[in-house]
Amino acid sequence: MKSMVKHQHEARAKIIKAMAHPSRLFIIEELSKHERCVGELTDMIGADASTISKHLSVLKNAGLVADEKRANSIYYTLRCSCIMDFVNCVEDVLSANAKQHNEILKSFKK
Amino acid sequence: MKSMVKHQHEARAKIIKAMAHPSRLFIIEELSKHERCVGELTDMIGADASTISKHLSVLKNAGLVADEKRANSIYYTLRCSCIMDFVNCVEDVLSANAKQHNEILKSFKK
DNA sequence: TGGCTATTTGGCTACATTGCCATATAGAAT
DNA sequence: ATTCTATATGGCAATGTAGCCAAATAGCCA
Repeated sequence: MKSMVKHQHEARAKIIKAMAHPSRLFIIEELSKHERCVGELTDMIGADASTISKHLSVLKNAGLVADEKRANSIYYTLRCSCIMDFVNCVEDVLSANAKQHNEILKSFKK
Repeated sequence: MKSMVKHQHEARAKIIKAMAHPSRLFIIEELSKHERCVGELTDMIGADASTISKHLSVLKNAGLVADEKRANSIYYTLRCSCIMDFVNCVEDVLSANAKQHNEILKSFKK
């Protein structure tokens, strides 16, 4: 693979990898509705605050979220709303999988 | 986090994780243009055939690709074309990152 | 100043992923 | 039947990731 193309795929993979975790997906989805501070997300997810903070820093590093300090807290927002379209696409894959799964089950019953 | 919601995010993360690797992204992009067999992809990527075979099985397990045996080879195809829209979205994030990066550089020069 | 509150960082352990090699399997060709 | 070709699998070492706890930091408030 030519090195420029390789580099391009590495850059993309880095961003996708940042999304590839249940808690981070939850955060992305939540931020697509609301800005939220670390404490709020921590309560919603129910993990250690340090864990959530690290997840947020992964998302921030990938350029997926931005943060803004205000009063006592740091508020996070989603930087790119097209991300949610993608989540819908993933949902399509899931339902295609479920459908296929069902058909396989049916074919066993026959 | 309620367990149903949690489960939903786990299912989504599994699919996204399957995409989160440079070679697998390359494969997805290639299959969006063409069906391809393992040997072709191996040549293009330049890794061990066993490595590519494992990448393909990750993608297949996630339901992202389908395979079909024909003549001497196994041909892989992309199961869900919306995946490529997503890659475009990731590209948007990357260019937003690059833009911001540039602005930071500019502000240092001042 | 000194204590609060919110968030981040470091350290550690447990676990998962990657990629190569060697080997197994499956089907086609002779 | 044997050999050849394409693909998959098992095993292993190296590396990366997740999550907790403890400790550091940063800004607000008496």
